[in-house]
Amino acid sequence: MEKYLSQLNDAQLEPTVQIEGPMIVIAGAGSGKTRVLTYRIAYMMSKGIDPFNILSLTFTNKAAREMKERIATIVGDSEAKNLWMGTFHSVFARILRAEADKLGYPSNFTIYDTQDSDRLIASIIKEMNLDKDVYKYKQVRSRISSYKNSLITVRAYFQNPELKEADAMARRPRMGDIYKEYVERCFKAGVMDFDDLLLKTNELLTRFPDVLMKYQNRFRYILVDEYQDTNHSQYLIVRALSDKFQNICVVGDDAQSIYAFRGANINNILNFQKDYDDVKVFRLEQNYRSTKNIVNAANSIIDKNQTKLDKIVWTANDEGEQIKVHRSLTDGDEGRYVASTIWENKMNNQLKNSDFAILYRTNAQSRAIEDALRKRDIKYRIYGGLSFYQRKEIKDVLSYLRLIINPADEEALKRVINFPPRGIGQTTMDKLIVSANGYNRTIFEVMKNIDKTNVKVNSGTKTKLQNFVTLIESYQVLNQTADVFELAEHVTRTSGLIREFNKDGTPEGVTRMENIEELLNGMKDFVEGQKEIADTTGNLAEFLEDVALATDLDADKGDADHVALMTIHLAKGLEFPYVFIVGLEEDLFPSAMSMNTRSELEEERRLFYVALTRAEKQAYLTYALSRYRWGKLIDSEPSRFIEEIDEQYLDVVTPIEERRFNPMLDADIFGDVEDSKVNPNKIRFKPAKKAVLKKGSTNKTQEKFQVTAPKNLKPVSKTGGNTNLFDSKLVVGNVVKHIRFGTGKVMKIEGKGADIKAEINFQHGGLKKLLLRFAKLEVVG
DNA sequence: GGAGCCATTACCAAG
DNA sequence: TAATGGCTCC
Repeated sequence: MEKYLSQLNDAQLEPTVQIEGPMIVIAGAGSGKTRVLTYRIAYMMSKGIDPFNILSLTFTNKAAREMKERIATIVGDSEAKNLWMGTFHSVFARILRAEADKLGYPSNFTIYDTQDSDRLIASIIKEMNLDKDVYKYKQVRSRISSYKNSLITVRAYFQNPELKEADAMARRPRMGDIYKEYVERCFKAGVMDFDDLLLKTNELLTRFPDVLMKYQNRFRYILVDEYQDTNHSQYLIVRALSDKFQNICVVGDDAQSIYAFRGANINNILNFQKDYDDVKVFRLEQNYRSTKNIVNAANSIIDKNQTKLDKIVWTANDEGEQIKVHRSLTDGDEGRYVASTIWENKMNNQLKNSDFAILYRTNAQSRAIEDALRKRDIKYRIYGGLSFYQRKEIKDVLSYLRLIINPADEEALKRVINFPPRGIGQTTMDKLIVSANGYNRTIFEVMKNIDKTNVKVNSGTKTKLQNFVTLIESYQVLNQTADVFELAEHVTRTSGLIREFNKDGTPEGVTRMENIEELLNGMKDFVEGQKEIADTTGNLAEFLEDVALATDLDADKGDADHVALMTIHLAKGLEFPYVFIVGLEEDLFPSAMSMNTRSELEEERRLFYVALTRAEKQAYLTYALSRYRWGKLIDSEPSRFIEEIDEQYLDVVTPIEERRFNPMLDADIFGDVEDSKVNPNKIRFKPAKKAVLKKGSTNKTQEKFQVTAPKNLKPVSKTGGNTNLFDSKLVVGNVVKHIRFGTGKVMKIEGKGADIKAEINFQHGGLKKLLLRFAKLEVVG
């Protein structure tokens, strides 16, 4: 242990060895807070604290897993296994399952994701004959979600005239009725939505003092990471659990609070010192991650915010390069700039794909970037967006499985009862729903006892319904003996799912089959993994819970070498040597919907701060003058955030004209399918018109091109570094200077055209083979 | 009951 | 633009 503690600086060491009492660690970006958390837990265990008594709440399951592994290397596997670590949602889902009966839930309750909630709400709005244009289900869902996160139950809602009035003012007087029906339907279906996992935990801890005491005694030491992103519901859980022993350590950075939209309350961290007596406050201010330029630039941005804690982030790292700012004509050009810059960097500096990340404000932006990366043959991976488990075919399989352990699960039932088609249509479903609501029974129960109900269907339909019931029941029997993999394999085959997806033979169908296969493989892994862990049952319910609460980063296999593409929100907590922040345009970043109030704008600014502080060596900011949104080309202006950075840290590179007509970087030599045979040497005389007049460009773009084109056919200067290709006079024996490797002697020249390479013996870098079209070389002798 | 066409929404971020 | 949901017609 001593060995590990000696790796820490003084500021890190103090909170690491402070075990008792309430404390807050205000940790600037890149200041080594994960290390503090990890070593602190290991230290506690080395001092004899039982891991069973430690609860550590992290932001993603992946973070929990990595921390656990790290701790295991310090204190040993078997001990580390007993730690409780995970996200709020996954930890309290486990607890709720154990205590479900107290709240009237079955212990095998299933979990509704956002999509399930949306569908149920939409169906309720329809059943209530409300105008769906007034009651938009997504808005209704987000309303309900915010009630739940503020612990406003249905009862509390109806007791609060202000809430009712607010909804009435928004022309939604029936909001409360929808809320009530939604909650009752979820309860009856034996399901919880994401917000319930926190809300019901609060209910459990408030209504049952003995249960509260049990978990207070169990979790004598509590750690909460990313405390700035907790919402009210999470806040109350932490308060309740830590109330007895007051051994609570929260870690966070107010400057990185970016989840207000899902109820996170920055005041939780700002007011922590008022919530407990004798709070010890620690500050981690030395940044180990980034260059001085990046740290200082980030500071100059966050200075513009009014709401913040005192903290001075600094670094002893190198000055580093200035932040590059790049302007493009369109989002397509932006993508090409990013792709070509990555390509150059990889070549010149011998980097891997995984050294790069491309961060954006909205998922929809990934597309143009992807296209450009594909053309360059640069491997990438998109995180987030439509996650694997939300794909249609995967949700179909999972819905069958959910139905097996919880036949009351209404949304799962509705999803698969007629998929593959079994001749059970909307009319029949409507009848069943009405009847089920009337008897206060589940739809499955009504189907099963159809003869004892008032449901009027013809005999053919009745048989179809009974067949479906029998099918599910046969799966339930199999579930008694088979493991998750065997069960799912049987289900996909016998339900007709595989047949359905194989039917058309379209590429989509093939992809769907591959996804199902991947899901089955994942199950196999799960089953194998469970065999090694003694204290879990490895059952279906557990698998479904893991899947429902998986975060988008959790799916990372971590081995392949790829450029990472993700939203800034997902990038929180991660770091990359080279970071591109794209789409820095007004109305996109900051978002058009977040500019009405100061607090909204400050959150956007914090988001930008988070993005910039992900970079270790070099950050690139890019924006486009026009961009496709909703299928239309929209003009845009550069983001105010670029101006807000102190300009001494910026390097405004490559005016569009130069980049635009740079034949080497923009045009076709890297494999536009139709143009792949173009000889780059010829392009020189015929600038890359084709790249501009691409299909999909509107007249507007073309006009822009035609106006500017003739003036700007000058060769590349400043950043291109690739003029070498055309007029390279480089010969063996030349002494050259390279921006990174210093001076060296040309030993050999080989290849031709775009592939001319020079073997250069650098004084400091040794022998390197460089592609001349990218290597920034200066002939010095 | 179901296939296919048309209209509408969405692109703010996520467990 | 692209995904989804509703409607019409068979």
